Amino acid sequence: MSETRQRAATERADDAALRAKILETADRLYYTLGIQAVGMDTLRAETGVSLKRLYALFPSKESIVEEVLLARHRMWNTLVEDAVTGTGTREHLLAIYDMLARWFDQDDFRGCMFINSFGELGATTPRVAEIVRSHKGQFQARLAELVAEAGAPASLAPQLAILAEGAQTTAAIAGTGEAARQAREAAEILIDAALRPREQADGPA
Amino acid sequence: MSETRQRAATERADDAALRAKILETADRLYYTLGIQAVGMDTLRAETGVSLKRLYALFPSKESIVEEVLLARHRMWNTLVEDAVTGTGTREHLLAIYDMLARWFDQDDFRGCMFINSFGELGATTPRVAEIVRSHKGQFQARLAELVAEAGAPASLAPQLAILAEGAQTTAAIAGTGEAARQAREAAEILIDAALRPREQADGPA
DNA sequence: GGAAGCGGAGAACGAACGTTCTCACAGTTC
DNA sequence: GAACTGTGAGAACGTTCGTTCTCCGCTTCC
Repeated sequence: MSETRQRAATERADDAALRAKILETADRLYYTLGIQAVGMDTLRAETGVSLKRLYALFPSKESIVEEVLLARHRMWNTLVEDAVTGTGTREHLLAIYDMLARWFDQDDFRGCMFINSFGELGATTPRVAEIVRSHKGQFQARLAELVAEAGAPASLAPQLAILAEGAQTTAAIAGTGEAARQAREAAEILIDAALRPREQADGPA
Repeated sequence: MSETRQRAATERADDAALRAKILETADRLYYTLGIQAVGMDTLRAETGVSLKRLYALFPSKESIVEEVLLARHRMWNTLVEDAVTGTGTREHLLAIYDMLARWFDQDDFRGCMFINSFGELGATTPRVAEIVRSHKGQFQARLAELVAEAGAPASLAPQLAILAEGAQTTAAIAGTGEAARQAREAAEILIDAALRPREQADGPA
């Protein structure tokens, strides 16, 4: 009984490790080649995990896709929080574009997986569309918090979000990380304009 | 002989009309559902053109995809030129974002087809990647011309391009046209900042 | 009037997909 | 040692894809 409990525990731990390995591999393949271009048999070949075991760990390909996107979402949040280190200031807002620059310069960069997945499956797979919308919505909401903390008017937040989105697609298609630096320069101007007190703004004259 | 030449001419005209109809239908379906989600048989059913005739007019599905993208490229250029009416001024640059707003508010808006196609096929179909890159490159080059005509420094052009790209993906995912107006506001600030003479800029102090 | 060639409908092909099943074999339990 | 359980490799299933082929009715020309 003690041994069986022990065995069950290690099996569960093995399952978790296997699931993680599968999700990492799936993330890499889906991101690099596109979701529809990677079949379950390719995933089996790359992970060395048999189809039977794959389907014991995940009920369907779509569930793998969803978990990959959710893991990316958590990774993105970590990167953003590392960049802004908790609170919103002018420099922390700009640090987001430095984070983007580092990402774009990686040689396996192929754009934002959420944007790519939305273009590929957004119209046919409602769950994917929902995850993408939620991801982008949460980023915009976090930006709004940071902008408020920095003392800038709320209208700045969507502007910064649009710059980040545009930088991601531009860098992906152009194949260079230049767009991150251009977006950063634009963000600097927008932030400074938003922080500069205006006649009709809520700041002091 | 005269009749045969006549017949050949009408046949050629019919072929051209049929090709146009097929390309319009393919554009609508690919744009709405994604390219990989629309098979040749769906295209046959929607156009009423038999598979045999489809393959007589186009050598392959990929060639249809390419022609659809090239037609979209020409349509985009027309929309841009209508908005800027030839020359670049502050107002003409902003008119691009008004054009985007009108586009986003159409109920069949589903983002930029070039971005969507790139996410879906960019990694597996080199010709598609090439067309998308060329399309975005030409838009950036045209923006650079307009910015120069408006008397603003060259660094403004990629910033405006990034705003336009970001607005397209943001609007597509959010499902609202709001991003166009937000991008327009940001563009206004960036253009004014670029046109305002600075100490180290090339304008007068 | 009959032969010849066309174009349309849709079957057929080979490949790939997501998913399930078979089968042989290992380890565990009485 | 025999029955049971779970696993891996991979065949198999049903569907869908892009593309080609077959058949058949219609027109056209001698």
